[in-house]
Amino acid sequence: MSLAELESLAYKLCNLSQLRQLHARLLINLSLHRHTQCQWVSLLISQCTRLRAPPSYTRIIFHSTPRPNIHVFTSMFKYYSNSNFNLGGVDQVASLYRQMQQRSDLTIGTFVYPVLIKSAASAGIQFHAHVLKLGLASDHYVRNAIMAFYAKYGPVEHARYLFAEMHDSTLADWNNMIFGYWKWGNKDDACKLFDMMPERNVVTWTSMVTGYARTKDLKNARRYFDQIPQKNVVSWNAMLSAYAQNGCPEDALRLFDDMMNSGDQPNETTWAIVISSCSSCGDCSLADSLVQKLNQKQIHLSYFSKTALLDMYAKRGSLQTARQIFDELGAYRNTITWNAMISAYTRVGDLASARELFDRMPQKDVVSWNSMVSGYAQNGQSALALDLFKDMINAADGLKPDEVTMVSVISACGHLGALDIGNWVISIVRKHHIRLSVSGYNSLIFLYSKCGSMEDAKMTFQEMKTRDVVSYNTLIAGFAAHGHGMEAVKLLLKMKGEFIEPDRVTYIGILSACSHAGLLEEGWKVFESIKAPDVDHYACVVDLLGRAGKLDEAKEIIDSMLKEPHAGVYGSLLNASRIHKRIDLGEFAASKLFELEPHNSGNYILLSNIYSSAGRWDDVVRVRESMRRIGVKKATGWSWVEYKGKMHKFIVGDRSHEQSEDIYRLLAELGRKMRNAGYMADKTCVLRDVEEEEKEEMVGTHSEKLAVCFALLVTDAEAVIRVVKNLRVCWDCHTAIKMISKLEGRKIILRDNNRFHCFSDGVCSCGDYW
DNA sequence: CTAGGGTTAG
Repeated sequence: MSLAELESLAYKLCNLSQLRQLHARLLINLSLHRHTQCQWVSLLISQCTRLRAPPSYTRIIFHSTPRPNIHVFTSMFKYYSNSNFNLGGVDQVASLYRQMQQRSDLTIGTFVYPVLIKSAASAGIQFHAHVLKLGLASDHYVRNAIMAFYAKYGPVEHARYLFAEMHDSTLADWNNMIFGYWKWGNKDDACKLFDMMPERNVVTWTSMVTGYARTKDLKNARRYFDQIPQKNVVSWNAMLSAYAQNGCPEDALRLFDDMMNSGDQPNETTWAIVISSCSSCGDCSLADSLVQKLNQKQIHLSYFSKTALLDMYAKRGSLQTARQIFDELGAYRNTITWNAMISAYTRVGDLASARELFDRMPQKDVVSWNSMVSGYAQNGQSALALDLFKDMINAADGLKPDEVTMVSVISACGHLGALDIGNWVISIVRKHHIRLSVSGYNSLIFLYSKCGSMEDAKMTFQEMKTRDVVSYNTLIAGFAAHGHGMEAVKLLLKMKGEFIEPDRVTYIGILSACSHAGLLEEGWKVFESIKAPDVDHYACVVDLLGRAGKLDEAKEIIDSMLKEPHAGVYGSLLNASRIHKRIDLGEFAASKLFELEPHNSGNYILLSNIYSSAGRWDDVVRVRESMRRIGVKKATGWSWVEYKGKMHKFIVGDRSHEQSEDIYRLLAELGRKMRNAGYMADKTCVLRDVEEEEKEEMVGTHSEKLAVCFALLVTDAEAVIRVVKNLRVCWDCHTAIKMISKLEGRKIILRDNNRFHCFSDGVCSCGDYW
């Protein structure tokens, strides 16, 4: 076979296995002259670039010639500079470059340098200096490549100098500069250059479209797009992705229809954008019709768009189909494919499958780690998220966490109430100079609010230059948990002043802030101002009225609801009935709740507490028996205290903590003191015929007491301790801790799921609704 | 040997 024959054959290849067959034929031909062999190999490598073969396979081809010549090296550099295999690319290009330098028999002609410079971006090799030293900078192509390099990878100022020195700048150079200015956020210079240009082509216009899309200015992006005289696939794709990446997938799909009518044929890139737009629309029928269209047209998607397809199926919950695509991709899988599959699993909460893939994947990038860390964080596994984060920064591959990592980790700390660990995480943010965006700041507000540092939360909020509705909602929820009702209401006014539209979450925050702070009037006014209140808002307003003692009004609200009330609504009524000892309404709410969620132990406990506070012990026993009959188990409660960066966990009856002996001694001593002070420890003692463990089940576990005792032991220098719990603070513990605060003269801050209880001198100052 | 568009994570 001649080179010409091979060439025509190579360009007809359309997938990897055909390439493989061709390569096999080449390998059989051992009698080839080295020069010819190199020609063949470099041809195959350029086909790898075209077909986007995985790096592992391309390297096999590269190594199949014992002494590659300069053309083989050049095609290899081109492969790296055109591929998206960023991972490992840095080292690969650098080692390829070193290999090439060590070969004294190679003459590196100037034609190699533009390619080298392009691929050097990821390798971080200082080519400019090198090229100057070699005296190659006067070469037209070399100089232009360097300029394009600086435009693309910065500093863009260097590109500007080179551009200014040029006397023979071509349209391509102008386009490179425009691209560079946009890329580095220099909108004004980009526009100035655009207006000054002697001539423009479709590339120039397309750069303007993507430039405006980067600044989220879709209006101008579209304005320039509409002015493009002769659109091509790339310009359509640019506008499509402008819509897709700025949260307007519907517009992208509309534009795609226009494109189909225009006669321009979509390509791989188009399919990738369109498929991902379909998946972010969440419109299954749309996705189905797209798949149908692809099948009709007999379009064979590349691995690149198949990843988008995989993600589309995953997002609509068809995990099996997604996995099938993943399995079929086989050798074509890259890091992004793995990442997409991992997040498909974490999205449905299948952390085990996600972790299995994560451990198995050949190469991880920062997105892989982020997917797994956030997977744990979003499925309530904050501690595991933190552990994995520690693995990440200790890992040998030297991956730096980025803002996405930090958002997940900071909010995991928030969920744990772990301020010490949170501060350590913040120190890592500073160490790596990670710039925080709005969501980064939002996670900080969340962390501080959850840990009771409202001053820091407020300060973080004030530091922000731009805030979104989540920033407000997070801070409002923080104030709500602390019983700072007025501050929350003030924030509602402030956000309206900043033209940020409150959403349903905002109103939930405001209403619960009002009810925790007893701001009946303000809360009611807010409720009436909600245009379309949903069931959650009703639950809040029932809570608001209920806590204020207006139970009959609360019941009327429930009766007037257009939609069917959910458990939260009746839960609020039940809780209010317990506070105000309204057995009739409590029984009513409980009966509804037993229908809606028969296995939620909390409802039984609340009802039995209502009976016990009225001394109706027969009814307490009756509720307990019905619990046993239905098989409802009270969830094992645990409390934890963060101390010196470590979480100390306590469960009733579990003495595995190393300071258990001291803790139980202190507990006994406090019990004695409390009895001497005339406080009847707890009412479970009335249930004489009940086993100890069952008493715990009935009235709530007392792990908080253990946690508080531990905290009292270790934090003697501090006035404030934090106890975090994943269950509601029960009445008994609340009373006990009030006593502790008085007897010990300590201020104690106790946090349960969503609010803070601040105890000092025998009273609970915020949210004291017991 | 020239420039513009793409899939995954919060």
